[in-house]
Amino acid sequence: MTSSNALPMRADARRNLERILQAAREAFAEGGMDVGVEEIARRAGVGKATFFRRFPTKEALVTALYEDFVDEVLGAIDQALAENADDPLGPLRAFLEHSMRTQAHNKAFFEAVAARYVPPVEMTDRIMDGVERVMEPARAAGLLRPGVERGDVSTATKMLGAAIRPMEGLLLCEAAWPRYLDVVLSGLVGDTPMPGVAADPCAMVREFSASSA
Amino acid sequence: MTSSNALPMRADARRNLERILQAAREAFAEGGMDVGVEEIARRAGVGKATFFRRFPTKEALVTALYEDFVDEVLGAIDQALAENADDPLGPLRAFLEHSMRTQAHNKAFFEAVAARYVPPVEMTDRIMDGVERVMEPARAAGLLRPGVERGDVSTATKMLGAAIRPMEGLLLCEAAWPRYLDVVLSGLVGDTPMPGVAADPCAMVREFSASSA
DNA sequence: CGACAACCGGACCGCTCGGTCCGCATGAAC
DNA sequence: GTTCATGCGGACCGAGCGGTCCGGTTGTCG
Repeated sequence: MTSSNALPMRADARRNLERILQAAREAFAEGGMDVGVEEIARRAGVGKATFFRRFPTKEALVTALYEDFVDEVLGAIDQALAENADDPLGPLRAFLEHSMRTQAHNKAFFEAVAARYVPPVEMTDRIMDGVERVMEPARAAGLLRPGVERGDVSTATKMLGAAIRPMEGLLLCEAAWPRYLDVVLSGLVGDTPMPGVAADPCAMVREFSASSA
Repeated sequence: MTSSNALPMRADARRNLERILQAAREAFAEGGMDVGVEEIARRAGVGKATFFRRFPTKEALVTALYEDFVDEVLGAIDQALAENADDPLGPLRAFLEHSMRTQAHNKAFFEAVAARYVPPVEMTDRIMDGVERVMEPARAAGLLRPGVERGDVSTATKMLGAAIRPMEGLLLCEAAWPRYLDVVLSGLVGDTPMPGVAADPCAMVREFSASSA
């Protein structure tokens, strides 16, 4: 879709687009979603107008980058499944670990998980399908508490994100991470049925998007 | 300190101060920390200048209100202890439930717990002392996993806050709350020693405040 | 090489927010 | 009732944001 028909972009334009994307990734990782467009353009060595020629709005850039995140998460899920074929709980644990690392090293992703940015519906669908896959071995082995659903795992990533960031901009030292991963994972494993009702992020995003439209 | 020596405030001034505080409480509850000063003044039926005559800065108002929060939390802890004298886990559970309710119904408090606002050192100390008290019965009864510390309970409140707010401004229906409370509480209860190291919020706030000064 | 379209970037706009200023109103003391 | 310090609020300021405009530049193609 980026370079389909019509004549291809001029060489400098294409190069600048790449630099903008890279600069945005770095800036968002460090400063979170609300780094200014000007800051991103400056890092890319480009004028603000050049930015807005590529992306009609800042939101459009965020969406473009979010697609990368989705791909990365899905890749991590595949890897977690491949590397833990012997341990039923392994993929889920590896996925949650990956989520903690990502949230720790990418402030914008953290905020996305904390849902300050509501992603397009189909991206949430893709992520949640992956979540379903990563928890399946544990469920099949009967390790998960009866009633644990994909929404619970999604919530677990949010809980872990909140756990490793005690204060604005301050990250818990990595030595503390296993502690909270262990707490959450212990809470999902066992025989006691889950109480209450589960919430499904896909349904929520759909509802939210519908109400916004 | 508010009305010590010097001559007392004029009657209208005192009345307006009270209205500002009340309006701020409501506005912060609904809109979070970043409702504008103008909005607060408008709700109080007062000019913006009147606001800044009472509080040198918006931050000063936040601090003043945060003291109320601390008192309320400590009150809830006392109540949780008093009403659950028979159940060793009861006070801790009641405290976490209270924390969920408070975070759900008060957006500003949520953000405070998420540490977008870093409170003064001594307030954190008072809160954490209360946390220590509320977990003591469970610890004494040997219900808590070896190594669980007050920082873990503090983290638990943050995790639960993240769990009940799936997306910006959207609250999970209350039917889902027990589910996540159960997950977290299950993760803190048992025989397995806690892995990793614990983090202490008091130390962190101290460190943070020192680095900011 | 020449010409043109695509592209560039800095100046600019409109908006919001925290915070200030100043002319006017008013409660309190006599 | 008179006086005046205290308090009042709307107009104002400067900074920073997302987004636009236009005169100059540059890649590309014949």
